[in-house]
Amino acid sequence: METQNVSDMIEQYLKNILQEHQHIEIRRAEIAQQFDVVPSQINYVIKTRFTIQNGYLVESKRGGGGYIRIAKVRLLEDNQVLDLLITAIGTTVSQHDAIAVVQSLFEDKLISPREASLILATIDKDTLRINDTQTENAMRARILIGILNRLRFKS
Amino acid sequence: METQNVSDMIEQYLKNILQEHQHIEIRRAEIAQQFDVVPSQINYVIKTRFTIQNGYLVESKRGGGGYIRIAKVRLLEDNQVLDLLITAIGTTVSQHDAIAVVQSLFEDKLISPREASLILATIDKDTLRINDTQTENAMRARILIGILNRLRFKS
DNA sequence: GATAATAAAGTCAGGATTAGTCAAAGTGAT
DNA sequence: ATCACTTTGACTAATCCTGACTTTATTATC
Repeated sequence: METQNVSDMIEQYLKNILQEHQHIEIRRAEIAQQFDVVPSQINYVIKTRFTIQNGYLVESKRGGGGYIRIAKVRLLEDNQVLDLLITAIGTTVSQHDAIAVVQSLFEDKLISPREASLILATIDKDTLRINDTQTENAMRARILIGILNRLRFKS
Repeated sequence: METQNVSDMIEQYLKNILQEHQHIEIRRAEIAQQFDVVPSQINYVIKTRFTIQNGYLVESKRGGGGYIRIAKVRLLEDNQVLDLLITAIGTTVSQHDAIAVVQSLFEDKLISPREASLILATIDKDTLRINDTQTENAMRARILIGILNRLRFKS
């Protein structure tokens, strides 16, 4: 048992529920009150512990009837290829290298031809249309990594 | 889903009817009375939930015998609808609206769940991570329109 | 026909109710 | 003493709901 700060406790509480339910819907203020913390700490817990890499999808709505919904998705067991690619990409990637990544995904049968085509459209130089090459490559890296993280999902 | 404010209920009511009918024609005052809200809330519901991004076309008439007509359309069914959508997106689109478009494409079976997931990753605010909202929305618009054009020609 | 009365729907701004962001302060392990 | 992580709260943003006012179309009256 590690030291239990409040964030850990909130994390556990939510994950316990998620073991029996595919998704939960909470009202931020209620959970905050339940654990006697300020509402924004719930955001902190979600940001740090319910990430997409860990297989959690979060959506929310403000205003009357607002909520935060957390869903657990199943992840592929063997995602070593994806991890390697994500590491290789880092924070910046040229269009040339990005195309190579998509190509290898295709060859490994991780994506269909149609999906490859879609991905190529989004990371294309003409789509991004950013003047500064540095900024363009950083943006491309974020998009590509976002996609790779989605590929961890089991269908 | 489970969360229920009145706007959600009105939305659901209308969409239920639209599942069985191509279009519906309502009298604003009647629906308002039915749900015990002021008439202008019907406009609010329509403006926020029955947009072209959601795959709906709305027309109306004032004065005696006035009405509001809502029709469900398929985004890529004909170029007219697609043009409307592209015009609505223009050069800038919020994450909220972009999600609605992807959702519509999915409902029309133009993209698979997996493709939807990948597209959502690319237009996600946390993926793009651009400080300036205007710039972010412009980038999102380019990506989304790139995808729409690809779907138009290749599906 | 022209005008007035009536019958719709549309717009907009404001108050209420939620969640999100961000930076600063606090805490604890090394 | 430092560094990463946690906690806080002031400020921001989105969404819902309302009502006063506006616009448009039809119907009645002269």
